[in-house]
Amino acid sequence: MILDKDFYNQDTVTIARNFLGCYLIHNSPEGPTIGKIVETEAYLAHDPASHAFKGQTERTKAMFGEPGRVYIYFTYGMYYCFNVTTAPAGVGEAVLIRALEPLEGIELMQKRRSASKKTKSHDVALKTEALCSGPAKLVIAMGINKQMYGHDLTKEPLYILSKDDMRFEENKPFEITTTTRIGISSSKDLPLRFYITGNSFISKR
DNA sequence: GTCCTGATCCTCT
DNA sequence: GAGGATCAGGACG
Repeated sequence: MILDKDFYNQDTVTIARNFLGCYLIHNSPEGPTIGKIVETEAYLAHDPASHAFKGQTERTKAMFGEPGRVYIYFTYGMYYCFNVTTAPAGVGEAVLIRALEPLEGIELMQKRRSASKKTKSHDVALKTEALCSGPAKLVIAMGINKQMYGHDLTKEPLYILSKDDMRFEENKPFEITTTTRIGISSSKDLPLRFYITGNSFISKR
């Protein structure tokens, strides 16, 4: 069952929490990759840490558009981060997907991640835990790129499946841990990061 | 294990 | 012209 409009019409923090345990699917030309969402962060209106805080710009216009769309941005000179827009049109909010547990297409993820990093040991396979354990890593592993900016996440080739989806039976009940967000300097004390308690695929403890 | 740094460039002031 | 919602490798203990 694909997450639909009703899901994305919830408030941003609720969506960030309810994303946990859901399945991000990308059917790319190279093949499918699927990861379970295990870590998210919420970015709210009137939140100085949010890109939308200073108003709408060319970069952030997706955040101010319809909910349930892709907001992807370039950072630190070399990386992209993947967000899902939330809140009604006109309100700039989003949920950052910070980590996934790889489920399908793991070899393809390995290939993409190894190809992108400039290391001498590119012949050494990355551990599954390291493939998607960070916002920039999962963008590479899933084959997401800036052409996806604004993509409607209720449609192919990139969409999110409910945690109750029958094709994955392994999803057991879990607790949610709430902490402060990673890597920001303003409003760093807000409890807006969420992850599946005890999961070993998150970016940081 | 922890801490530090270089890579690298788009976006906004 | 500055700074950034990051990552990986190396130094050190």
